[in-house]
Amino acid sequence: MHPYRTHTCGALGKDQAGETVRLSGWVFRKRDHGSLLFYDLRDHYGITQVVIQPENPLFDKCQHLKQESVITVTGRVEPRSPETVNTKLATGEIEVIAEDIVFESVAAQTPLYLAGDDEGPEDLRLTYRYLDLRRDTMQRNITLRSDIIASLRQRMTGHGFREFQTPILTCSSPEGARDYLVPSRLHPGKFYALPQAPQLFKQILMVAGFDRYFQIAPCFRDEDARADRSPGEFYQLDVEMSFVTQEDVFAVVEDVLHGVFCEFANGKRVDELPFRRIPYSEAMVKYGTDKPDLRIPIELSDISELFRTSDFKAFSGAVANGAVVRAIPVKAIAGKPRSFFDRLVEYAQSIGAKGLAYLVWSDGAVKGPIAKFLKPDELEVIKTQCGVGDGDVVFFMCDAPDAANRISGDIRVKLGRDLEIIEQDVFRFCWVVDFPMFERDEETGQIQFSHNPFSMPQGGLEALDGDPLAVKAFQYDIVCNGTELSSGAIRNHSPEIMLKAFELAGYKREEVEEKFSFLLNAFRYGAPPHGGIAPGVDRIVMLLADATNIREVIAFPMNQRAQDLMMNAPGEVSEKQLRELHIRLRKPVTPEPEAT
RNA sequence: GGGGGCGUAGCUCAAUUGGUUAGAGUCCCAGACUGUCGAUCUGGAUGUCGCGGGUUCGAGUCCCGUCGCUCCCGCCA
Repeated sequence: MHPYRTHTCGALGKDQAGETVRLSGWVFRKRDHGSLLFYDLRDHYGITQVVIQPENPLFDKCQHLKQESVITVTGRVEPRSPETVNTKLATGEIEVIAEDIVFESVAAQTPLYLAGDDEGPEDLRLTYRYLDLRRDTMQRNITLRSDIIASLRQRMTGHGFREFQTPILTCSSPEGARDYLVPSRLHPGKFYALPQAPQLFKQILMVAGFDRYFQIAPCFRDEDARADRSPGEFYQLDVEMSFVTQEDVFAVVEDVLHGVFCEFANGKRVDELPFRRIPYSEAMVKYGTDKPDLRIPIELSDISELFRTSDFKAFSGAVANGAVVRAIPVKAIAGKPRSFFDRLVEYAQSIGAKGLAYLVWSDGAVKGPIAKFLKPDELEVIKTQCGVGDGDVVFFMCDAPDAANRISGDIRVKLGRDLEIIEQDVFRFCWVVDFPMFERDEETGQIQFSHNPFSMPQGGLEALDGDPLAVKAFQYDIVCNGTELSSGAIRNHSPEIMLKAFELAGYKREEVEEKFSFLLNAFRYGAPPHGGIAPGVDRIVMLLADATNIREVIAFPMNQRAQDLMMNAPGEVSEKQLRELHIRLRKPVTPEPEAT
């Protein structure tokens, strides 16, 4: 017999009744009846009830054994009597009567209690991650992650892609996020950087003629965390293709993502293919954001022109000064109490709105604070444009375009949540396309890249001769349920167009030639038109695991302050190590207490 | 860098308007119990109220500072 197990803890049933088996696992729950002792023995695969009878010489020791100890049990599989069958357990029709028990690893009192619902404080969970990961939900999340990644790989190779490795030690890139730096021992004063993404390497692989690249790629960015953004490192399904249009990229990514979401949706619905395409400018008006949650059945619209000529001076004056008005129509809430509207106005103000007007269609009349300023035909236009009728409400907010979008988008999401009208059990996807190539910096007034400087401007070189702010890029995002899964682009493979684009963003020719010399050079020896995308693996797993926090789908995440509480990273290093790296520390000076 | 929330027993949380010896569940310990399955019953132990200062006759509660965690803004080409 195998020294540890003949079966796993999820494997036994009536078929094995009468057999002598061996199981190994953790002591999960104990039920001590004084003269009869039950263990729930747990391993990765399941739970089996072990019965320890008073005749067993190890009975006393088993009574006092701590939960989470690891034991090996040898015993006979007994069918349970009908009244003692546990239908909640896959192995609930049988139990194992312990004959011999080996105490492989006796556990001390655990700082986390694993047999209950409480997860405990997150810093304890992260410090004792090996305990926390034993929980069923964490086992499921982490195995789901593994299964999703395996499926992604299979689907990508099925589309003719090959997986490549690219360097982890590379050099700092002048654009983008803050880098993680690694000092060089052989080159005093010089540093490697961890890649923020394998962006340039994958483009070089296209120049090298490999045609279709993918990688489950680790990416490192030294930026602050969010609930859906782990500090330090994260993984992307990094994809690049040669001789493709935007639609070719979409076709592959749609097939892979749709496939993987259907495979792991666990009963939830997934949008049919093809996914909706929404131009950036339309998304900003209809949803107030470039990552719309399409599960919320509210569509905003621009109603500035109507208010420009209206008698409502607060709005018409603002519109004359460049402000816009957004209408937020909501079905069937005319009957909500006054307090509902007051609270929403309060919320709007708390996120920076100057106010929030509204009209209520009720009992054939139009009511609300601004109704008296609007003529009947104006009300009719609003009613038609917003598609509302009796019982419905339209909110209005007026501000500069950026603020109006942001605030009305936030209100849309808040209404969705508060009214509980967000569709459940569905994954709603869309592509957001036609991002602007450039934007104006609010403070300096400078033209700058709004997203990726290496994207191809639509219209090519000619388009760059006109108004830069009117230039769109072959730049796209894929969004699921309000989560941005990925950005991608058709790349700019022409040195001439690239130099021109950078020039518009205020970079001198020589500067660009110097910073990106290898890329420009590569493009000067025959570069295929190419493009790609890089969906975030952690976020895909998060959506499919129905997790609200990205740390729930990462085995060993760092906390919000970018510390690994289990490993104690980042940690100090010895003076010898520093000397080898030619580094002298320059710690922040702690202010001395003031003399009195 | 900025803003919000939280911080009371190992864990989850309570403590009235500032007022007696800071409570409950759970965990833990001891005892009882041969059919439980988050076993049950009885008893017991457990506190730097995050830390420092201030106001007050009196502070877990109010004020100031600080630390930690978390969510958000900035940031994330």
